Amino acid sequence: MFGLVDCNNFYCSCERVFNPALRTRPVVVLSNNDGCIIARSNEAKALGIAMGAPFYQAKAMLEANKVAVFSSNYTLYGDMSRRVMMMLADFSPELTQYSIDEAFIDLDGFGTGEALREYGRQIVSAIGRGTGIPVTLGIAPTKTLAKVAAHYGKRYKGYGGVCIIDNEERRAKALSGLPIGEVWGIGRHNAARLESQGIKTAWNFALLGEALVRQLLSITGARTWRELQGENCIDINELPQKKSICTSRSFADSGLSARWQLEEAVATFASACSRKLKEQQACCASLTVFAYTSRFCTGQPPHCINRTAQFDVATNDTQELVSTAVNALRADWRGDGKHNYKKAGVIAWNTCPASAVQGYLFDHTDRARQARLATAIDAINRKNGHDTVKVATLGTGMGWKLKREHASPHYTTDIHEIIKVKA
DNA sequence: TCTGGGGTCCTAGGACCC
DNA sequence: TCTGGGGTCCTAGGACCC
Repeated sequence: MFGLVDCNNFYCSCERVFNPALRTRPVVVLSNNDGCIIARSNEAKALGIAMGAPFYQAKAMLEANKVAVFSSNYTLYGDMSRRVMMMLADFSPELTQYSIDEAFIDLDGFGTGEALREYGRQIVSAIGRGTGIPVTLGIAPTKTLAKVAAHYGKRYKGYGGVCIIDNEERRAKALSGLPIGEVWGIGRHNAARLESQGIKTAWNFALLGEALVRQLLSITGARTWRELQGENCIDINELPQKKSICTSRSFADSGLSARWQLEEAVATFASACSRKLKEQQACCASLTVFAYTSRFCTGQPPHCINRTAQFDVATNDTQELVSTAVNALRADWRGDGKHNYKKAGVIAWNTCPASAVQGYLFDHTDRARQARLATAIDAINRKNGHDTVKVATLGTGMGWKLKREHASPHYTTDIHEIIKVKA
């Protein structure tokens, strides 16, 4: 049996842990740049606030309903996630973190029926007490069915945070009440196609023949179908090597138009990619820089920059990535002031383990010297915080800024912002 | 005025091989 | 006039996830 542990309204719950006054108020959390609403407490959902709604459109309504609004605080959420996962690891021999707020656990050997349910309740209650984050546990023979179980666990209080699908009757009942679009792996597009053919619920879908499913949705859809039958087909790898690593941001207001501003931004993104590559001990053989104007109607013709550079020898060296990214941007640059770029980013791809980098016969760079310098800089930054020593092209951060007008403190990661308890 | 960020997998089609 | 058969590899685009 698999368990899916899912933190309820995770980002909102993180804000609530440190501010109990929020527990009785609706809460929303915004995306980077205070752009969209990306997390909502149950009270906010009940007000009809949509996932991904543009903040500026909802602003008046949020104020009218006294909704507490927060800019994303990923430092806080990342740290809270780490705490939840650490606690969870004590309850199962095998834990696979699937996203910042979800993990699958192996529950074989922890009994069946009531005994398993009781064990599940212990998990939910321990994490709630230990971290302040409410979680739901779905238990079933496959990961897709565990997701279904968690779906019900979140919606009905009577489950006490634990919902189990462990026999044919429960499976049929759960799937019959589930709209097809709620199934993990069936997105909006496929849901609409299936619905138009009369397949409205997960149960309708499960009753189709496999050949037809294969024809309608290809091999991935067939896998989902088999999972719903109770056959375990989805394998989620522990800490897989990422095949691409991307750092990108949208810019505030109407965007950036001067080359030096874009250069600072792109250099910063390349530097972040270098850090992420080093974290997973990987190098990349290709790097893409992109920048584009607003995809919404602004009166300006849309424009995009998209340029890829290849490295003779795969690398994760900060200076090499930064200079390559800035040069790629310059190569595609078409004059200052012509376009307002709303979003830009750097993608490192063709990655390989740092221990398996292929050499190059005609390589003239002194890699040993480069590596010594990089090691020294990394050591300084590890000790004193990243970007203590940095490439000058990154600038002083004046060229571009993120909008973060509703930020909460870094309660758990910065001693100056630690929560104060009054005497 | 304002609209997120970071990934993976699959398929179709073209280029290329013998 | 007619113009084979069987592969692989790469890329772009679209779908999905949180």
